[in-house]
Amino acid sequence: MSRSRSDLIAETLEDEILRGRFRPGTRLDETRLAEEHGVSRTPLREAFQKLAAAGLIEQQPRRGVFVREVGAVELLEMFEVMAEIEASCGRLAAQRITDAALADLDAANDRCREALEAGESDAYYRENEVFHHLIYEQSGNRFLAAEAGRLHRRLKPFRRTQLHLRGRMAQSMTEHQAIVAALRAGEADRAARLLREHVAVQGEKFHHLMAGLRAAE
Amino acid sequence: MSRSRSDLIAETLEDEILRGRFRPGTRLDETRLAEEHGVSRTPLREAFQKLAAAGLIEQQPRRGVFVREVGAVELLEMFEVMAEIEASCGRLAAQRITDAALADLDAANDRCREALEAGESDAYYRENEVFHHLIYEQSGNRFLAAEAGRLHRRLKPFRRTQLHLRGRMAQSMTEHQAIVAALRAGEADRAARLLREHVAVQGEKFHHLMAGLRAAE
DNA sequence: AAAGCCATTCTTGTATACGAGAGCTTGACT
DNA sequence: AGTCAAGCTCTCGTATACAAGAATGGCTTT
Repeated sequence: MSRSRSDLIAETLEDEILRGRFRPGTRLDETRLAEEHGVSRTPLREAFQKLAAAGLIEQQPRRGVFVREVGAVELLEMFEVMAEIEASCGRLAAQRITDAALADLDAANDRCREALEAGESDAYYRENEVFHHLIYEQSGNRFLAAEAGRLHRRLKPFRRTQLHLRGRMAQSMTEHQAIVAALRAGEADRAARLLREHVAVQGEKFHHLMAGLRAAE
Repeated sequence: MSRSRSDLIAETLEDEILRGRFRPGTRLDETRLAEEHGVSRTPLREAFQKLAAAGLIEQQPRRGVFVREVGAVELLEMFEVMAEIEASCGRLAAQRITDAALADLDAANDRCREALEAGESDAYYRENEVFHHLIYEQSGNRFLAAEAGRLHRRLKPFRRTQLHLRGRMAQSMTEHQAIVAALRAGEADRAARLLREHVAVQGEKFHHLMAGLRAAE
């Protein structure tokens, strides 16, 4: 499997969409983006196909492509699925995790604590990601890990907003420790439940955030 | 969301791949397929992008596209994920399912029994699908249901081969009934566990089948 | 006779040209 | 003055042309 030209364009575009350069609902101009990337419309349209398949854009025939608006309902659904998938990763990881990976999880958690005490929320966020990706991989199921990674990435922009909510980081830390304990003990059901709740909180926090925004309008 | 030309071609191709017209590893000739569908190479290449995103084909730059070979390991991983996703659907459905849907599940199960007694494995297979798709929908999470449907479809060709294994249909029937009972009682954990085991059996059966084939070589 | 190299040919990747449909603007009519 | 319609323009969808890379076959050499 190798990377072609349109793959690179698709990745760049995906990044730009997730990073917020293109607001949801805006139209992506083929011609403009083509000359921006120094190519013709053809490879750009191929990149569009990929983004459409990933659910990031919507192609309206004879109208153009638009950055997809993900409604609140769909977003909550995605958070719910994320919770379920992470729970599955935890369930499988509890049966398969290596000692080395357990040590890695501890280390990531330690770095989380350091970042928390230093008040560096960016570093915290980064180590938090490491923690979760480790669990994905330790599920011992590459297909599942890939699926988890994809959805995680998709939710990234929305998760970021609510990590700064009051007291969330400290609570998240203790949850991480409980999860590692369950994994170390090999208790599949408990690891799954803890992870499900840990991630579901993000969905709930997001829900509250949404409600607050709506009320403020 | 509307259907464009290349969407139709992609669907046709996907069907043909899953149905086995194109063996894994074979190269898909752009020019040949283009004139077969009465179009130029452009819309065909767009269809390829979609199939590649769905993981059905592999694009090797400057070499062409090939029907992906799904190895035994990846296949088992996919079955495992299917079991986890269905478990998730069951967990959520137990909390949200409607009485009407419970009745539909009973009805599907009855038709399963009839097919079983009549020895019509095709009809059994069809009603089995109805049963599972009902549970996907009753998760009350359209995103999850879509994901489940996609993977279900992907595994279809491989599931079909092992349904005919000795005694599987009868056992599957009783499992279905237990699942409906758990859903009706609103016991989320039990519904999840039963569905996980119910689907995991398919993976195991498939594993045995593979081992048997390998031994016979 | 076998192996390696070169050339030819086939196929992919990209650019471009052309047709068609959707939206917008302008003008006319009520 | 407002609204509706018709024509125009702009963009998308598709075909086609062209360039570059890969594979294959034949020829030469050891």
